[in-house]
Amino acid sequence: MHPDQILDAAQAVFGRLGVRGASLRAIAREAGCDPALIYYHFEHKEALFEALLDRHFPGMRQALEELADPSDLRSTALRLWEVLGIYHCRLAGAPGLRSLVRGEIVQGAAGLQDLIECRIRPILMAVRQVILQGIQRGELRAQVDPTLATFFLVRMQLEILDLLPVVLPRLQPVTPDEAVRRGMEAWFALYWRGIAMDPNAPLPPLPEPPH
Amino acid sequence: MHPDQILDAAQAVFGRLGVRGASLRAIAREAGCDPALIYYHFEHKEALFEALLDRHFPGMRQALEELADPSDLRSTALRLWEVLGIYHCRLAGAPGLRSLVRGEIVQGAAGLQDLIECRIRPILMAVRQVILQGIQRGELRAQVDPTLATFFLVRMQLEILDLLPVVLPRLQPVTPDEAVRRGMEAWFALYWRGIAMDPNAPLPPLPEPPH
DNA sequence: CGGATGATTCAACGACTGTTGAATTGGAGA
DNA sequence: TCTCCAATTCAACAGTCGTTGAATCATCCG
Repeated sequence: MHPDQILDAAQAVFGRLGVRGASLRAIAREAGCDPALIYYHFEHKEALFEALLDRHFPGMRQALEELADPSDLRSTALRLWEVLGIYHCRLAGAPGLRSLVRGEIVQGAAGLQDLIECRIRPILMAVRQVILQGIQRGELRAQVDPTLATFFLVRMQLEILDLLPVVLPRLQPVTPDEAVRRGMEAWFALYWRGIAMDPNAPLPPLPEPPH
Repeated sequence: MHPDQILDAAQAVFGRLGVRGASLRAIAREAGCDPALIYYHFEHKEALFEALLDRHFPGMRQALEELADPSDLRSTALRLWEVLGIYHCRLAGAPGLRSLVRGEIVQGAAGLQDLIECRIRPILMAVRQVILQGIQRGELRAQVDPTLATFFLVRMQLEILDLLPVVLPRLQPVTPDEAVRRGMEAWFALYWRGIAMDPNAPLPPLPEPPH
């Protein structure tokens, strides 16, 4: 059995139950192997979680750091919309991982928090760079706090991916996928109007985020 | 020992460790009693959580429904700011509660989902009423989707309460309390600009949210 | 003082947890 | 066919969990 198969199982079970709530026996059952085999491929439970992080975050970091290249002269609106698109497609295959990471940040053990921080910080910093460049180019209001604006943009996108497909269909007759699409568009329109130098300038046509 | 003292302890330990991570022995230690005593006052662990829910949600619901009274002619900005204040002070002491509620919504154990939904839906509907009235009074843009706008306002406020005090001090030298205060102000400024009919009209002086 | 009653503790059950050392399998090379 | 080594399983350890029945304590009533 390839370690990746164990990682697949861990991703599924972690996503359902969280790191603390997921037992190695449940992961092994999902993978169809003995719990002890996990210890042959991974040092311990936390290493399993770490390997799971390393499966998704490096690619996302690279995509966002390329986007933050100061020589990219496309409009800030387009680039920030692409931030949402990167979150959307890079994390689409990991339902549960997003909530999982959030949960471990809020109430996880200190070790896990450090594990997560060193992976998330570069990602946040790349988005922050795009916002800083937008301010310097006069496209965004100077009063905007780039750190908080980064937090707002990114956190709400994660809530739209995680929570909205569950919540909105209970309030309106929409499918989960449609909830995400409408949520992203409405959120970006609100956010852009909130930070843009000229809030009434029409948004450029935004490409559909890839799925 | 009064059952409220046990609830206090449960709230504290739930807040530190989450509901799944908090053991009844830890709660008993915090309360200074024997674990078995908890079973004298409460049916089981989940009943502890439910009692905790009923400690916070009814008051919040009432406060928000009063705020949504259509005869309240104060400015929409002021009333929406008060929504944030109500979330802030009513939920200040119950971080574990917020995380658990969100987790149960995302995971979707149907029974608990319904239990939570019947408590949360009236709260969301009250906020939505305020936004609807704002649109009718011409203070908010007609393009604003009131349901999504409610989701955005409330979810971000919860993220500011839960996540920002953990995240921001790792990025900037601020205390957790200061992170919440600055987060709320920056969020409301962005949000208001995003939904207001006239984004450049200065915000009325907003009162300090009570602590 | 005896007794009744509610509050509290004690000790233990069975189930589950992460983890590990020894035993077993399976297949490739000599 | 035998050997060797990696892959995999088995069985068990020590600990924690939620929960419970019996035992103890405190307090009030008669």
